[in-house]
Amino acid sequence: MSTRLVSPSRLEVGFFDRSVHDVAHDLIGCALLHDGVGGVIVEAESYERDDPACHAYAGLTGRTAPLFGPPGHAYVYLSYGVHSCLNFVCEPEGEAAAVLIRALEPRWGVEEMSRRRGRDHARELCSGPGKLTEALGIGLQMNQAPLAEPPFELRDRDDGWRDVRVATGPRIGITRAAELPWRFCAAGSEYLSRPLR
DNA sequence: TTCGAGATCGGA
DNA sequence: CCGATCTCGAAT
Repeated sequence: MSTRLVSPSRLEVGFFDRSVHDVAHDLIGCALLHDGVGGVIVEAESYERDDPACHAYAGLTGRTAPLFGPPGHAYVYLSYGVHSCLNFVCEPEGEAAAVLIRALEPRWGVEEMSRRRGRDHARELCSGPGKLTEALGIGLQMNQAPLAEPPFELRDRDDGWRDVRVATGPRIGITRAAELPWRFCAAGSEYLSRPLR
């Protein structure tokens, strides 16, 4: 594992000089927090520019501009006009590749997450891209925010996660390029948006 | 994508 | 019968 997420400088290098797919793979098991609330990333998907399922495929627009911006920053978009989805911009500026964060294992600020989500069971807090942004209080206001600086915090894998097994499968909820195995999950996790199959 | 209402399923 | 599972529409 060589994601190097801890210090800001190494964070930028990690997002900049590795393929978006490698970054998505290595983000599994790393911690994501927003204002001290968060958990361990257990599910993520990678999207590259020449990818019909990537927002950047249609080109540079007002909405997709953050995707074409510097790596190591957030791209937050509104899904179905209701849910915010959090992506990590990757690869050199202009490549417009990104990792969609799809599920966390809740760990820090669980009470706060339960309050925001309006439900008690841990498995219902962050098991989906729209659920985890609600649980962490992430909305469009965080679009283009740097991931290495507060209120965001990223931590490399710690003790329980150093040798997590990462399983892959088809991405969820897309119609084009649906066969590509660019969904990355912590094998056996009970906090996925859906089973890996 | 998520939620919940209503229908349907399936074990007992 | 009752809970579990599924389908469907609505939120923008």
